[in-house]
Amino acid sequence: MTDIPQARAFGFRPLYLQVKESLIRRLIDGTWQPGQLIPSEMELAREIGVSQGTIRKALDAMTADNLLIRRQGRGTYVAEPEESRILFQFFRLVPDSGERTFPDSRILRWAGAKAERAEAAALAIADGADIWRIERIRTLDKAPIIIETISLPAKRFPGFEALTEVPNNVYRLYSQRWGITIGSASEKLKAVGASVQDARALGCRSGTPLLEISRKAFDLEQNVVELRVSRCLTEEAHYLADLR
Amino acid sequence: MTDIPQARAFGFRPLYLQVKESLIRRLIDGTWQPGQLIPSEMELAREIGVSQGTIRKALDAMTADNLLIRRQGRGTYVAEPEESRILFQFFRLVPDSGERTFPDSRILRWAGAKAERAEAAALAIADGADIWRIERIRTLDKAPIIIETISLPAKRFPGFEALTEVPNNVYRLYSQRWGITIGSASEKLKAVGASVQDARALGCRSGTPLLEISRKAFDLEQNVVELRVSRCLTEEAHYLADLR
DNA sequence: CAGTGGTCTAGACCACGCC
DNA sequence: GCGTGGTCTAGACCACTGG
Repeated sequence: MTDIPQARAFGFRPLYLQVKESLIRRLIDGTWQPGQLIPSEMELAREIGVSQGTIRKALDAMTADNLLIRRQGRGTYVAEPEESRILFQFFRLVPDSGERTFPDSRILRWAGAKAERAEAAALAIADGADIWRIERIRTLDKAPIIIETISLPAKRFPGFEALTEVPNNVYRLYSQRWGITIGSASEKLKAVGASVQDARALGCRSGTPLLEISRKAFDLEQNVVELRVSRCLTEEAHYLADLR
Repeated sequence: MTDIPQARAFGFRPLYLQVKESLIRRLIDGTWQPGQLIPSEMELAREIGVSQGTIRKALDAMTADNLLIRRQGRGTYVAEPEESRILFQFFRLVPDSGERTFPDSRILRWAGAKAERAEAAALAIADGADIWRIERIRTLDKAPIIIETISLPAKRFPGFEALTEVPNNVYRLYSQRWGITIGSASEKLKAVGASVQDARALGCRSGTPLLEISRKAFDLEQNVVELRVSRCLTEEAHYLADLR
């Protein structure tokens, strides 16, 4: 038994939402690790003291949030930040013709810095707080297509300076090295002209229209964990959005 | 009773999905009109011959698709293409500071035409087939911000020529005049330079970076019903995308 | 074959909206 | 007070996976 009150005892929130939150806490505190098989519905129902149907509703909601993966006949697994899922969930830039692929990365710069006004506001930290800043070029089919700057609050990423390299899939790095799971993100898109530096990095002329994507990425507790500004050439690719 | 086979009788699809499809058919054929109160779960369960729980799963799925609106204590209603919902679901351009609002429109041109190659491909009609083309300027707080061209297959919109005006909210027009419900859409975004015509219409300089949104809009049967290309000034607004 | 999640059912009670 | 959708429960059977 755990400490979840019965649904009507306090009249707060539906029982299945309370269950969901308590299970998310297990993801946050690392009780359940990415890739791990979690207990079956029946076991959880017994342990928590609610019916299997209520457990199911909580697990289904978490699956809809991409936190779990359910496989009939096998069990329920904690979702992992592997390439194909990240590609589908967080990377919306698609070649005009051809298959979606994960872009390669080449690091340009990578250093500690003090948060500028805009960064600090977006990351919800103090002006001038310590951050890590990563600048890289991403290529699709060898052609440079994105120049992006990633800003991370140093507090959430202790020991970052000890890294010998920054991998292509940084969300897997956040997960494995700091136990930080990126659960959602919001992106603001604008059209801007390429700066001289943009142009040099991307091999285009300065002033070329670029798609600027400003992403805030959130952890499981809805804290902003990463700020990322990507400037993209969209002559042979586009950003895909589905409205449902 | 209707003609839905029991779940295992033919072993095709889950019962609740068959129920969902049969209920969507009632939306397509107009048995249930936008805004209408549909029968209660209990009545539908009796009529169709399945349990209330199965009806509920079908209705919940349709609600998730924005086809229905459920209100505790009142009943379940067919969703209407009213401004606030359309604004939230299909209009993703937001002022950098301030509230989301529905943009005003001013029609520039509006005439029949023959589909060009790209239009025909996107609309899945023959090259040179008859279409209607609407060109308009949209303003946010009086300032021109979008120039857009809407292309409609003439076959799906008989009597279009009899219209005396094209309203701001065209999705409500499609629904009321032709019974066409827009259920989903997909958008491709690129950064482009403003043409001379764009610049004149938007009051910017030619070459100014614009966000170009190419939307395909689908009816309830997943047919492409509308093609829309919007070129947007993003100096004081941005396109908002949520990744979950 | 046993165990898992997926579906379907039936019935209870709660929260809300309206009369 | 009545009818609605929302939640919770309990139990049955099915479909898939793995040993």
